[in-house]
Amino acid sequence: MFSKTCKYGLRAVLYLASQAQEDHKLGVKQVAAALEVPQPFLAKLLQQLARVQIISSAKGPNGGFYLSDKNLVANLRQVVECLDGPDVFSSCILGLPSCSSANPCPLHQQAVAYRNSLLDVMERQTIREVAQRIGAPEYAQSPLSLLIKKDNQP
Amino acid sequence: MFSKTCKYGLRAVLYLASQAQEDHKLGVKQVAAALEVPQPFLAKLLQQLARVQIISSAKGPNGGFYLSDKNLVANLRQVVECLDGPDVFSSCILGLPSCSSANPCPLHQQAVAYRNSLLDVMERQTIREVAQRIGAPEYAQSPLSLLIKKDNQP
DNA sequence: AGAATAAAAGACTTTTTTATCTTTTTTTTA
DNA sequence: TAAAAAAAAGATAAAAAAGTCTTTTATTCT
Repeated sequence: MFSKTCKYGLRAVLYLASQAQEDHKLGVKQVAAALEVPQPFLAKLLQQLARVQIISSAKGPNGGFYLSDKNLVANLRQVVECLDGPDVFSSCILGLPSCSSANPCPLHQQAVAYRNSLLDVMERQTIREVAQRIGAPEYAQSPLSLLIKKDNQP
Repeated sequence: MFSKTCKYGLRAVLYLASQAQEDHKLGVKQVAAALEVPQPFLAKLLQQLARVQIISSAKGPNGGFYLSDKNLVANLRQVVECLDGPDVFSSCILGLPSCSSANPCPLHQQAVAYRNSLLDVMERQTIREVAQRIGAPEYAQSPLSLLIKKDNQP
């Protein structure tokens, strides 16, 4: 589905959204440890996201990454498009470059429904909304929460 | 989404379903030329599909690949699972190994809807049904048809 | 039986993705 | 103002995916 880069990125963004603030930034090291993701790889990817201002960053002591209020009301589609390229949500399921609604492949019609579902997942809710669920009771045992707990309760 | 291998495989299967029969098998060379796909790469992939009997093949003169009646009533999900592995339709959208309905990631609930749409595309219709659409009027200009025409009208 | 045809199988190469390492720049604070 | 902290940037390495080439095996037809 998505590349590893993209999955790491989504997890990191959600982690930052739920754990960091402007006055409590998190370094790559901490995020990488919490999510069990290769640290230098994560660093590069967070820099990509920071460059286009999907997340925020600051250098120096007490520096690190976080999401500003503006960042929090954006959605996950942008994260995906930044890391996996802009075509993930529009390219033909059979990989045909000339496929379009005017010139459909035999799966085109049905693929539209699937694509809308995916867009729905990534676009309908803000990053803040998704991140808030991490702490909710029904998610208490969820993988992301577990990672967070591992980090907070040594 | 799917790997290139898988896209090539889906296109080849649909092409074979619409163009080949038991008494008119098609060689790798012909399929590769029609679909504009690297020939030796396609060969390996068709062999994978033939090994698990998703498609049929015969060696020797007048040999080649085709779909038997039994092959034609199967669906495209099997093609995908053969070429991209069995987890494409079930793995977590964030790549979390421990994610499940009992232990959901914050996107799990919504991801179920998207996954069902995808399964619907790949599973609800038989290969024959999908392949038949290639020749239908509303698909006359579709990419796969164009490729077929290119091959049949030199 | 022998020649030709085409898939099957396996080894190999290239490209892309994933991952790592090193140096530089910026910022903070003592 | 110097030291430390952390992101930014860039070069390098390993692994996986994509693509190619060569040899073997099975089948058909003359």
